[in-house]
Amino acid sequence: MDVPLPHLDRPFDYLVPEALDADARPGVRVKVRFAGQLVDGWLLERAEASEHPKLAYLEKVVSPVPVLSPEVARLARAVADRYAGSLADVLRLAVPPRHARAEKAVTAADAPTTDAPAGVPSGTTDADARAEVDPRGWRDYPAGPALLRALTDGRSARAVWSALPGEDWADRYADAVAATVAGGRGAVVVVADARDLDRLDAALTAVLGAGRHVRLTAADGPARRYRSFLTALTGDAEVVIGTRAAMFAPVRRLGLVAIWDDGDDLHAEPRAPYPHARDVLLTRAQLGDTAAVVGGYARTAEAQLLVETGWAREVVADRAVVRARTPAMAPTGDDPQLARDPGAASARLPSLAWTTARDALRADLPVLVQVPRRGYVPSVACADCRAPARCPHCAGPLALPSAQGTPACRWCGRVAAAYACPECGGRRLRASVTGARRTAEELGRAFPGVPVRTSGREEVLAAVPGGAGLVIATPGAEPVADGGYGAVLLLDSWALLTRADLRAGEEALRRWTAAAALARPGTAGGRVVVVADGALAPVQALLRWDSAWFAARELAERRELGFPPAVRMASVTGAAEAVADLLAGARLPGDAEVLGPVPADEGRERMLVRVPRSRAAAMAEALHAAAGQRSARKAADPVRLQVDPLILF
DNA sequence: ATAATAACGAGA
DNA sequence: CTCGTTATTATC
Repeated sequence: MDVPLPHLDRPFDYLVPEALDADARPGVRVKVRFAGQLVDGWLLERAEASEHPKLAYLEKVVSPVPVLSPEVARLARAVADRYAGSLADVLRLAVPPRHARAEKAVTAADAPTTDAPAGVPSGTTDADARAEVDPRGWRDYPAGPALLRALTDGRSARAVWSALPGEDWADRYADAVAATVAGGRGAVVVVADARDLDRLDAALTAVLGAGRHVRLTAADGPARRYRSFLTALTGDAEVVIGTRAAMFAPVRRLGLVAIWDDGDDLHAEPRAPYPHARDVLLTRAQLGDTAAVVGGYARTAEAQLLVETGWAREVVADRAVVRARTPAMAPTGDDPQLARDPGAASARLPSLAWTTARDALRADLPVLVQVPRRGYVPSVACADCRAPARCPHCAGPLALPSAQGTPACRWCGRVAAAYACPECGGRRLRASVTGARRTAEELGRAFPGVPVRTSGREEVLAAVPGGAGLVIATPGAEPVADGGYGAVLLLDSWALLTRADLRAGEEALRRWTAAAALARPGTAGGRVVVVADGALAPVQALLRWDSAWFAARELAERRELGFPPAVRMASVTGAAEAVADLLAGARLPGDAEVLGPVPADEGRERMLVRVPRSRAAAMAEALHAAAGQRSARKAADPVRLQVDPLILF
């Protein structure tokens, strides 16, 4: 039933009239009379009999195309359960809206769909006949060639891949997909944005040729999107690549799911029930005996958990190879107080950064300068040692409600009047600062005669030429330079590291590695300067190119503090009474902790529920059921349920 | 939304 | 005890 009300989140039985018998196959969209009105629905299965005494007839089959495959139906149910959401909500994300004209075009070209795998050359099911794919760059990783062989052999290998600096990740993913396809199976690859998608698309076309893969992204219009969806559904394309809109793509004989840069927050779906592409793909791998690759230059705590629980194996290069590929990296001190001084033009550029840039430009090499975006939530840190200030009670982040106010926890709301820094004992606090964007002009003035390009929100450059030039980019918008950058400067790291975010360190490292990966190796003159204290863990991880170490450290810390992914959390947001009402009605597991409330935007408030991972399913079920009780008695004010919310405070 | 069903209270 | 009205709840 295509209604999002949680108390109606279950199948309903209908009689199938004679006239609709042929079309009424599992997976088709239908219209039924429900509570007196016509509503959309999904035909999940046909049955001989029903428990229900008085059945109504199916009103209409909207289209005879079974757009909901059994695999996706099962996946959607699992995702709904994990995220305390309704099947209907997940199906809205999984199956794009029907576009009649696109459907006509595709089904006319294609014979009526059969269940036989299409496009698989005969003989490929014979193990001996499977052509081995050249592992190419995967040879740089000891476990790489074995991974590709496993993909070709149809074994459900699971890998957490830490890409080397300078790695062409798109080529590696194209190889992995080619290996899967060589074994007669299909693949789904999800990337964060359109630029990454273009890159993957090109790499895949080079390896597989055109026509075997299809792009699926919400940026395409409805017609194009539905058309791509049908192309995958009918098996005309064995591989689907795309942004998170592709995570539910129906692929025949799915052999591989892969995600690149799983730490990018674009992978989190902003519509209910807010599933994360990484988790959807991993659920898919789990349900379908499918291989999975979670890759990035940096490693998330979630990926680390996969490694530590033994669910996935890590695919990393030997230290010697890492050293040979890594650009020469150096931290440099920078007093943030000084940096904010609107004095000299070069005040924002510490001398090491300046000389490094100058040397690269003299060698006729491009220079990348990474500056953070505006708009970070100001948080509070120790004025002496700069350690982020955390609540002594629940370890949530402290914030200053006003310039002179006392700091309060953003999680549990407690006021930390007598705060003392656990690191250095300091009692003074300061609000951290956001980065500015005058950098481009200032640098242009600092290096007269050098072309300056900017890549950011308004205009994102995909690539720049190899000669001397300055590129100012915000994180995620760094263009690839022909031959690699001679120097990469990472500025304003202070703003990144003191963000009021659980993932601040991880996110800083992710952004730095993404930029540093574009530099030439140190042996070819590539240098990276990060304006940050070299003693900080994320900086250490960057200098050593060891995000596995950092992720392990991060995960251990989150275990200690009781943060995700070591525990499962859910947030309940809404009007104060509504939130209290829902939680009062929720039969939460006994060991669940309820934290809060803390004020959220527009006068609403937010509570957090925390349980051990082993209780995650029980918590989700309890919250979903409680939401069901509320919707059943038509409680007016809405409550937003979010499992694993990306932003915890 | 709306129909069925349960609950309730007034008047016979 | 019955009827009419109103809250409650399920909706094939």
